[in-house]
Amino acid sequence: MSRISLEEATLLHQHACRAIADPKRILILYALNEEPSNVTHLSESLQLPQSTVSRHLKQLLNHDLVIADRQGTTVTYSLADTHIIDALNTMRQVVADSLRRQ
Amino acid sequence: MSRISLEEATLLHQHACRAIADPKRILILYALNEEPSNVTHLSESLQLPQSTVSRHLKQLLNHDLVIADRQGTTVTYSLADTHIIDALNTMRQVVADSLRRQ
DNA sequence: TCCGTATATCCGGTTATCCGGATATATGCC
DNA sequence: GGCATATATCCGGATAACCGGATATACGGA
Repeated sequence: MSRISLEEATLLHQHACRAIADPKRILILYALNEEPSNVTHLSESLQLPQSTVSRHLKQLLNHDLVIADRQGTTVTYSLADTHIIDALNTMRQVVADSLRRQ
Repeated sequence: MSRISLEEATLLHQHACRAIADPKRILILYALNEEPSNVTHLSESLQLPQSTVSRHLKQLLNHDLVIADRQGTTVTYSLADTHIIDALNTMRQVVADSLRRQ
């Protein structure tokens, strides 16, 4: 789990890194970690336009970071793998340490 | 370490997520995890143009993910915090699991 | 001071990303 | 079918990111 090829780096970027490279998507991932939710609810609780939330969820879905479960008219989204939060938390720690060091 | 505000999400994005949102920078981070190195050496071993490597290192430096140590004409870059590799490895695992699941 | 090596920056051009209001589609109920 | 709710997509436009050859700068040694 140490060396990495350009191919695998590209894969990693395509599937995960690119997906978390937006503050609003980070916000959505943490919200879904609290509890599964749907577009309307997320839109209200995060104070973001509905189309924006839907678009971001689509990206997260395409990258397999979330899963969608349709029940009637509402679609409940939830994390596909909570380990993504572990990765984000590790980065939070890195950032926090870095800021404290200054 | 669970809830997060838009402000902190933005901070996290600015400092870490944006920095790793490029395959070549991921490659560079893993290379530096193997051993500290300089622009020329990285440029050769990763088969990337010198200006490209220098530009990416500058971004990583600005985001405090690497540190620079100038000795004469050469500048040795190394990871500021190896935990960033932990975060990347966690994401590799998430991606690998996701691909395997399909 | 002149030269060589190492690094950083400039340049323009291309491509990708994000936005959010407006509109279209999907589903359930009466 | 007609309505209401929930979600997805369309749209034009603004911004940001990346590229790599060419050039400039920094430094040490002769």
